[in-house]
Amino acid sequence: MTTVSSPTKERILSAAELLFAETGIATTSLRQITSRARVNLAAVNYHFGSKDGLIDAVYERRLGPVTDGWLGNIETLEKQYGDSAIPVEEIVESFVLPVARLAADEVRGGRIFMRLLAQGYSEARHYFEKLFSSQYQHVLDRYRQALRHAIPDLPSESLCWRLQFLLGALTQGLSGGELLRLIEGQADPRDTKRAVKELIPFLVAGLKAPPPQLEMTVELEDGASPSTMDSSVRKASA
Amino acid sequence: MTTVSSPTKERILSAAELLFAETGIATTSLRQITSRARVNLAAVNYHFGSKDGLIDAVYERRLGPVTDGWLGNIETLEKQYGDSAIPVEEIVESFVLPVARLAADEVRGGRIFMRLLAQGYSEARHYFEKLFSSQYQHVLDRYRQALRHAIPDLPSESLCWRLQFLLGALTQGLSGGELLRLIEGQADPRDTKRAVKELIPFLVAGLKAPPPQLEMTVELEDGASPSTMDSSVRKASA
DNA sequence: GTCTATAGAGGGATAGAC
DNA sequence: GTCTATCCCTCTATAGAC
Repeated sequence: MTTVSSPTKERILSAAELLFAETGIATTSLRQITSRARVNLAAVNYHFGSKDGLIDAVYERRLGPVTDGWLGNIETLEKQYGDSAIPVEEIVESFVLPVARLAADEVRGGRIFMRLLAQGYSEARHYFEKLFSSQYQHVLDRYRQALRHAIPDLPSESLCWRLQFLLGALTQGLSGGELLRLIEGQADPRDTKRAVKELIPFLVAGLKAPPPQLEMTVELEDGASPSTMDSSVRKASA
Repeated sequence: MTTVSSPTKERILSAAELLFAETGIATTSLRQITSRARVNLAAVNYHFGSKDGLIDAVYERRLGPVTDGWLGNIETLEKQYGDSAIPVEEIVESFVLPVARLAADEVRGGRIFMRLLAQGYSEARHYFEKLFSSQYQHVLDRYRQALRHAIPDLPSESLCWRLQFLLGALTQGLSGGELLRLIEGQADPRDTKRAVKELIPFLVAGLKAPPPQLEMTVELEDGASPSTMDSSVRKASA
């Protein structure tokens, strides 16, 4: 490994990231990548060994800083608050910002990569599982502990669910999604700063919400005719 | 078109759905599909015209009932409440349930399809855009109007953002996600009824959250050293 | 480190018999 | 409606010259 990555390597990474995000990983060929990067076809295999090696490298380049940001933020908060609970707002903010910074970084990939991230679970699962078990699990767990402390009345199982919802809303919200445009809003999905401002109160309120009424009944079997109204959730104390 | 779809057609659809969800659409070959469906290779082109035709059909089969459920539910609520505002809980519930019913339907695809849905934005974008503009846009808009009426203090632009967050949390939460397992919880990601019970209070609280403080400053440029704490969100009234 | 040329595998689609 | 056989294409990866 050289001290400074060769320009060729960077060109390939950026071109790959862009094309992956635009049309998917599997459908993007090395020919497309090298041609857009104005680099020779064989360079990919020389620098990354294989297409899989390239995919790994694309993710690695962007996710490193996010993990670093998460880890640094949560440690700072832990030290700052000692044994007292960290406010939920602070926790959420410190979690959202490193991701938002990535999404906002137009020069180095930005929102393009967020879309890759959103689809990553399916297309680069191997890489994600490896990465998660080695790094993210620890970091996520510290955030979970902090939230457990901050919202003591919430059962820890519910907290797990809410963390998952949070991740879904976060990736969707920062991906500059097609979705928002289709909702026909006046909102500009590319405005990352606005996305952060909108995300934080939404997530904080969701996390602080009263725990679910587990006694309630949810009917999901489609026994009734399709025209029947979904009156199938009934409170236990009705 | 026959009154009852041929068994071959159904076999192909189910095999395709499964394989698409497991390994992605682009990487799944027609040979894999037809061999799993125990059907001849040429049958795909006979029944669906092309691989693209098959992809469309896979989505169509599952999404039809969801749209019908959404439309039926919102119309029932509109009639029921007349000119007065529908409670947010009712709106959310009536939106979540048709999707949950799909996710819970193990026999006819179930969660497998939810994963397809989650990745759909990237891999089947053409189909999604077509479908959205023709059907979903109208339905989503009625939900948006109902929420606007139910939460009059929320700026309509914020509502658009929150709808997007809602969709992200919903798909992530009902996909039986890998994520939840990695958070190392006691939660069972496959428990759709539980997911619904957890989703509703989370989403309702998020929607009802106070509007964002738009005056606050969000710093996303990474000027500072990486070790600096993210104290970059500052309230205007500090 | 970069290039050309090509091997070798696997893909989607179709023609034509049954 | 189903099947076989095959066409033609694009892909990844590599060997070997420079």
